[in-house]
Amino acid sequence: MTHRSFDGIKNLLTSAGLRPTRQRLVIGRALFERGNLHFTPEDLHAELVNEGLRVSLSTVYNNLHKFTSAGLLREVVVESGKTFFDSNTNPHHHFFDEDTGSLYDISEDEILIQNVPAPPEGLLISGVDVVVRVVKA
Amino acid sequence: MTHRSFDGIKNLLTSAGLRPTRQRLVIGRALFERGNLHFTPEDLHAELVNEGLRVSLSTVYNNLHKFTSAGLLREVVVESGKTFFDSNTNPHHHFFDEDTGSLYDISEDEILIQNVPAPPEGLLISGVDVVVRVVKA
DNA sequence: TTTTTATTTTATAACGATTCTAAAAAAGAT
DNA sequence: ATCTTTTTTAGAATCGTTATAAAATAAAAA
Repeated sequence: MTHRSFDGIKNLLTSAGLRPTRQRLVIGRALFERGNLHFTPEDLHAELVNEGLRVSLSTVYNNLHKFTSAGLLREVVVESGKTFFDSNTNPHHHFFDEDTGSLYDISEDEILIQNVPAPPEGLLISGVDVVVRVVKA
Repeated sequence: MTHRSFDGIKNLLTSAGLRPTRQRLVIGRALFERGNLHFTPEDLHAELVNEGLRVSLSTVYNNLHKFTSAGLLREVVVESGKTFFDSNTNPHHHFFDEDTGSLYDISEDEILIQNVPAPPEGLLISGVDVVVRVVKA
């Protein structure tokens, strides 16, 4: 999964039904050629610009959402007012450092969740998110 | 807990170290004289104004945060871009209806969470939030 | 190729939620 | 009552995000 080649990214996009534009390749490489990443759109944009790669903030936003719809990314809600994305789409959970805003993965089998009650009438469970909030000791 | 008298609200505020101003009493009554409530600041403000009670939106924001610091309220993060508060401060979890934005309580003993791993070095767990996302069946 | 059509990117404006500001009002203390 | 501190308020400012509509690019057709 991690450390895909450039062509790998191109294929990834194409098979997700996304045209492999220059900007999408740039974003895709930043996300999938490294390890699992947690980031905000602004973080990512700043990083790309910093590396001299030209992409607008709008394009970053647009494509993070497209990547998400395509199942290549996942959104993580830990703080209101800021959107985090996670390049690990496998089911798993998170530690969230309230002081720094950092996220750390907790693999799904590390934590045990049982007896999730049946949802209210007419509703269906679409996901279970666990956020373990942590602060400086 | 629920259905406190007006004097009860006054005491609640006073013992939390908050001056029982007219606005705080109005907010306090709205939150603690009814059952457990999930709401956004804008929701609450609209409701109060609708009942003919005069409070500014700023004051609602200010006081929801003061109530939260004082331990009378709890913030629930389920969606980025909107803050939800919960008048139930006992540890418990939530169903979140992604279509309507409604929250439903899941009592702490209904759901079972085990094997929460130790947090990263130097950090301390401050809370564990479980959000069960639901959609129309 | 060149042309045509559809999609994407971009700068910029607009937006909604929230926080800030600083002046007026209210609360509590003297 | 008077003074001091806290609170409220309207309005401006800010932040993250989304919308707009024109220019650029990509893919398809000729």
